[in-house]
Amino acid sequence: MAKVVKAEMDLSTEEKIKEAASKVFTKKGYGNARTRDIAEEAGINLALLNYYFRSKEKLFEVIMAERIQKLFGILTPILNDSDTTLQEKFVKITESYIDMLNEHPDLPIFVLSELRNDPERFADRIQAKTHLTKSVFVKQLQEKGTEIHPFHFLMNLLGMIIFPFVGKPILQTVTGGEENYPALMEQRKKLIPEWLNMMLAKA
Amino acid sequence: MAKVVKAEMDLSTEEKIKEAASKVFTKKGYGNARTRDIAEEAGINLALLNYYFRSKEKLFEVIMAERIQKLFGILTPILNDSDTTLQEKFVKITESYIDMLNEHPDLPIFVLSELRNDPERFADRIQAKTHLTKSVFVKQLQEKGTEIHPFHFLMNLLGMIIFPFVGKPILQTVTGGEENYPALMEQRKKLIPEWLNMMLAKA
DNA sequence: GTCTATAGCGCGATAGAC
DNA sequence: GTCTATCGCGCTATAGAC
Repeated sequence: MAKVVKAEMDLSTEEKIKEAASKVFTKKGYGNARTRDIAEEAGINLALLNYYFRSKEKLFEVIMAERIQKLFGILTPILNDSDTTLQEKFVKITESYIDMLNEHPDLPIFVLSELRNDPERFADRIQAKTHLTKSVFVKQLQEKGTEIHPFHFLMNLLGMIIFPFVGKPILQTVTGGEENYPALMEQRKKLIPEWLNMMLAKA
Repeated sequence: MAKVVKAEMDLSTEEKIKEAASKVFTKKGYGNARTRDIAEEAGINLALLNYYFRSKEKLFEVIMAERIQKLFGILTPILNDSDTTLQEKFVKITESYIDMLNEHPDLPIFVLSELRNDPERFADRIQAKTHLTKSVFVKQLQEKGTEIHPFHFLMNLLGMIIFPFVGKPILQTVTGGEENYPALMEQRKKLIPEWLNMMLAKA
């Protein structure tokens, strides 16, 4: 059996609080979340929350840093990998993101919404060490001789991957929720890289 | 001169409150917004807010309904227009959305984030009278004989249009904000319909 | 480390004068 | 209709016993 189990019962108290906080913050956002909700979710007393983390604010910063890392940690290593082609990068990014987002569908809307509330605060958490401009990804794009700005490709890639999760509530009401969402996402794993290759070929 | 001026000074008090509430809610979200902020922004007293609208909650519902209409009102009339081709629909939707989002960049993240907090509550506000399945848009797609589910096209369209606005804080930190964002969006008005036509041709 | 009890205060809402 | 003043709740945070 694996050492790390999902619904582990004997986590340290600190870990239990972080798990609970992550869940409650991600679902409700900072402003709507109550420390009492988090304490109850963690199965501990409210006072303990302030014992381990100094305040709701501090706890939030810890969680937020983790969530940002979860959302963007995927991207930069792949973009800067010299051993893969552009096409392989498209596939890797698409598959990694869709798998991750299937498990954490509320993650993007949470992070993006909280970032908007205070854009300066977490800016340094996102910045890759190397700017995108100097990435292997951009170099490879330029070798293709495309006139289209590399940014468009990144926007299209992330937009086509992430938007279906962010826009799920709307898209579902428009169709009456009669869609098989997981199956559609599985299809997109193959389709998105194909579409990006087409954009690349044409450009 | 136009009768309706942007920074009109002599709006009715009710309108001033709605303007202010729209601004504050959209910027901060429901949970982080304070009724005192809204009153100050409107240049009126806090008590008046409860005089015109019964509560923060009620005021929010009014604003939310308007914002949802703003975000999705564009879509369905175009999708159900029998007088335009698919290609023309791509162009119309792209241009209308980018123009609107340039003026209201915080709109999508606000609506999507609040919808996630309470998906049931505003579901009826979004539902088009006719389901997407029965729309002219889907009929036209089916006539093309594509095997790809119509939903993918809608996701790609909305994703490529809306994501750059939603993800602006991230995308900017990745590049160091050295991009000319408005110019990129202007380019996308032409590029997105082209990309969608390619997807259509290949499918 | 973990609990109970409570301090302290910001918030939404209202009473009541004008 | 619009204001000032204030209520009272619910929240975060802390004191203090165990």
